[in-house]
Amino acid sequence: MSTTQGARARARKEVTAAIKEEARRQLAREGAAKLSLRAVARELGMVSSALYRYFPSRDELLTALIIDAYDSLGEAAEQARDATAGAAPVPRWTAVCEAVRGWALAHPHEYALIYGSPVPGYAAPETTVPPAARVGLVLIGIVRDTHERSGLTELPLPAGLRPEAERMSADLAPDLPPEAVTALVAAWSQLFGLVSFELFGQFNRVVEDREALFRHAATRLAQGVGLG
Amino acid sequence: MSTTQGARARARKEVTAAIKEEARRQLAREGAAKLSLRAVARELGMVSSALYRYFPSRDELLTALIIDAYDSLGEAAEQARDATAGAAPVPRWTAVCEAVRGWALAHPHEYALIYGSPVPGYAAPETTVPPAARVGLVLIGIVRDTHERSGLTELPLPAGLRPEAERMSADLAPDLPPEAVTALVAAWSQLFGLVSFELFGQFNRVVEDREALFRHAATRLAQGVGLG
DNA sequence: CACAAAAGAGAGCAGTGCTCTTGCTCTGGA
DNA sequence: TCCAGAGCAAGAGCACTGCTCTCTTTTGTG
Repeated sequence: MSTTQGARARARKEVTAAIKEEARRQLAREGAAKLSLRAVARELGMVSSALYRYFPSRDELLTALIIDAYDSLGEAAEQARDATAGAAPVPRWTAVCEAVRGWALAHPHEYALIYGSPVPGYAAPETTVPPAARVGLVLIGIVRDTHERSGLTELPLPAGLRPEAERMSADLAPDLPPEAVTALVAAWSQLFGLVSFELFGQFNRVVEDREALFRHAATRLAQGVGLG
Repeated sequence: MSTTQGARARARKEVTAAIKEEARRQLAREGAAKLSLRAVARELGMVSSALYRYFPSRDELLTALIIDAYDSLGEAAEQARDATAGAAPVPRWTAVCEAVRGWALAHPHEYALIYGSPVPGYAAPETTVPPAARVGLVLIGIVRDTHERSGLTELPLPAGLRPEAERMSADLAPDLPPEAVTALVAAWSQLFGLVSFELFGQFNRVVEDREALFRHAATRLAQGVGLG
């Protein structure tokens, strides 16, 4: 049973992987909008209808690529975190931020796929949630480490935001002060604002030395969440 | 000359406007990716090829919509600025930020068109630059007013960023200190990071009371650029 | 070995952006 | 006033797309 069923299953896995690989190639070359099932099938020497045995629709294929992209980015962030395990909080934070930026610059179309306009009429299914959370968890982890070891600087929290801050804190990091979690969520989105503006061309004719600006802004974000 | 040429010209203007109007309707309903020239033509009772007399390609039509969207958003920001002419710097700043967010929530697809993933193989032409700059100019204006009237708080500027900061300052606001301009550019992108995360679903299952979080984050951004 | 499940092939449907040719209408100048 | 040329609409057609349906081949298993 294992070998025979395994043979089919293995072949299926291989074809599935080949489809994703070719799709990723096209994605990197032309972008998500021009990703064509027929072109993928053509390149793989199969007919387009055969591809539907593996992915029920173009959106499902895109979902698979989205999950892979989230995982790839998350891994880059985690590597930066692990590579700076002994460092001070702010350098660790900026290292992760720069890893995110570096990954985005290296994979612009995949970045656009996950952090650009959502595909219309397409709702990201549950399965994308855990991979999408990885970068956020890395950032939370750095703040938590700092909180436990050297403590966080004081942060303001308006009264109107307190209920939501406590809700988020309970959800995301019960061991952290609500004001830190709140600042963290904001900084998280702002980090991607910086990256998106650079990648999507909003900095054209405005910022030249994006690297330097980003480094500084990331440092300020770190201070904004209570590090250093 | 005026009436005769005017007749043709007027008809042309009307048809052009009708096309844009219907295109905007479809954009609002289905998103940019599903905007179909044929569907627009169909809805207008004309044949698809006739539409090419007015817009040489789908991209050109999208460009027209992009410019309109930038202008619409810019106008919303300017209105918020003018409506708070006498107010303190921080409330003025947050009012503009909330106007941006409000416009985005009211026009999600148009927002995605201008601040989401750029259409692949499509480079925004020069004509989009001035409309795209309007929100940034509003933010600069508030900082400038504050600088002239009550002064800005001190901001850090690492040595490595100074050349770029002075370049940006000379380009964008020579009357403002380079560190303020630098902080402004970063805050500008971070503002749209907050809005994009909310609009593109990144805050799903994370932030509930987005209004409250945004208000707080916008206030913190104001402080980050030296207001109050 | 026989049979059922899985996979591939091909035709076809409805849609897309865009081009080209064919007419018709309007308009500016002789 | 008349007419050539410009502007415009229409239709056919090309090369695509996602997706479905049917038919055939392959393949693993009782």
